[in-house]
Amino acid sequence: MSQTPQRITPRIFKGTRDFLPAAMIPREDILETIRGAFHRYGFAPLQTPAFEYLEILTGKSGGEADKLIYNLAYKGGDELALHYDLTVPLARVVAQYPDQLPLPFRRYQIQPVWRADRPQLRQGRFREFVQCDADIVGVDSTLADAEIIALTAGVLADLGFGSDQRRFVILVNDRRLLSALTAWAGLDPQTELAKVCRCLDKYDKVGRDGVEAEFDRERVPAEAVHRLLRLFDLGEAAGGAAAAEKLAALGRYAAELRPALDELAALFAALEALGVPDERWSFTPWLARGLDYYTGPIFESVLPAKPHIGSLTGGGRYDGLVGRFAKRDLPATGTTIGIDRIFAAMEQLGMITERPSRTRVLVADFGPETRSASLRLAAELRRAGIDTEVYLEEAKLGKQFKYADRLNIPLVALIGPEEAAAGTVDLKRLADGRQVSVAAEDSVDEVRNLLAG
RNA sequence: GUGGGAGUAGCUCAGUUGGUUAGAGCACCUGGUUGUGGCCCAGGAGGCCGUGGGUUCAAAUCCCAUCUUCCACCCCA
Repeated sequence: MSQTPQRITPRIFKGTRDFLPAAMIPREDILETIRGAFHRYGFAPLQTPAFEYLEILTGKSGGEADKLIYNLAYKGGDELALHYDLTVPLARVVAQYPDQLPLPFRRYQIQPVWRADRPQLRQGRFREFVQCDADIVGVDSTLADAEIIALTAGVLADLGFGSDQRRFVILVNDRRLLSALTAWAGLDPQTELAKVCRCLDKYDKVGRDGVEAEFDRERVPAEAVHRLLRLFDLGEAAGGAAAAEKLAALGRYAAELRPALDELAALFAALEALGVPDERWSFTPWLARGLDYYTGPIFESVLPAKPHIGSLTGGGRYDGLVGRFAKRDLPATGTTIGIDRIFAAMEQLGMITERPSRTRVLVADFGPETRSASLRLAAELRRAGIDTEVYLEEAKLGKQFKYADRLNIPLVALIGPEEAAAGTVDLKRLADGRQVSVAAEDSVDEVRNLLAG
């Protein structure tokens, strides 16, 4: 071994992560659950490049998102960037292959995205993270929005979220309602909507007085603020009948809110018919969300017990986005399911069991004389669909057992000189120390038996 | 981008008013046990005390700078 004059410090860029097997295995399980839900709701897979032309990716939501895009150095004169989300690439794809994608197009997409903001681990916020998107393009019916919300509720329930500390709520609102409210308050939605959204959205954090102070700081006229704050008189958010009451109350405020309220009423009715339980969603009229390309219903899911994590999923209707790339505009709605947020939340709620290996059986090695018998056993177990690994060198049995123990491998199979001579296999279950000797031809059955017990 | 903490072994940390050779737990390796893991015992390896400068007879400890990192805000998944 030659001496290295200069060692390179092993490290990774802030906000990026390595997933070692113990964490990667539960992560894979979560992804599998999400993928299963996407399939069950009839979404088709899509993948797009990690980097694209910068001009495709920028300009979606004003300057805010653009600042967070990782630009790549000039390559042959082309300006490129890592994609910031999966929604813009979808809009491009829909515009680029109109003849190959029958509408309505339901697509899901699971890929990393990159954002140049400040990472915060505890909040599940990273510079590289994976988004699981489900979107429906080509339908402007609220039925599509309802499907997205039902899917979200289904995924979170499948992952084990539901009651007590694990309770989740999907907050639902509509940008058209916010716009109508802004107009009703005497402000011009064209110029003031973003500001109104920003202030209202803080309600859950700073309360009614905080929002009022925020409006004051933004120099919104007192008369307008008075009208806007009436939203909070409607009481705490809730789904089902409570949401319907809230719609009715808003309807009494002003007739110009009616169209938006009718849309929401249709959405809520669809949620009920799709079997989304009332306690899983909540009509939250002050929900605004940051991105300003939303044009209709908006939604995000949160864990009341873990407010610092922010939203686990978020989405809404964006009817103007495809039009950036195509002559013909297409309505679209969808959500992002943030697996990294979800993983962080599940970790903090004790829902993750680390697993360093998926192996079910370790076949020990006793040296050259019995090695082929051991390898034949491993091959047979594998043919039977049992995840099996062989120890790859002759070593003390203690060391081999310790290896199995460290990796949480439940069973060790032993074929030493005695077993080889007798044509048997010894199987030991580490959890309870039970060890049995079986004829070689019965080993698969006995392995299954021991793993089941 | 704005504000506040923290940097000592692979990880979590201790280290007294500056004072001999910088420690513990966990993890790792070896042995106790050449056919049996966890528990126990013995031993071993592993440190430019983040980096650079300053004060001092003497700095992990005091001062300055710098880098890194964590937390909160903004925004978001």
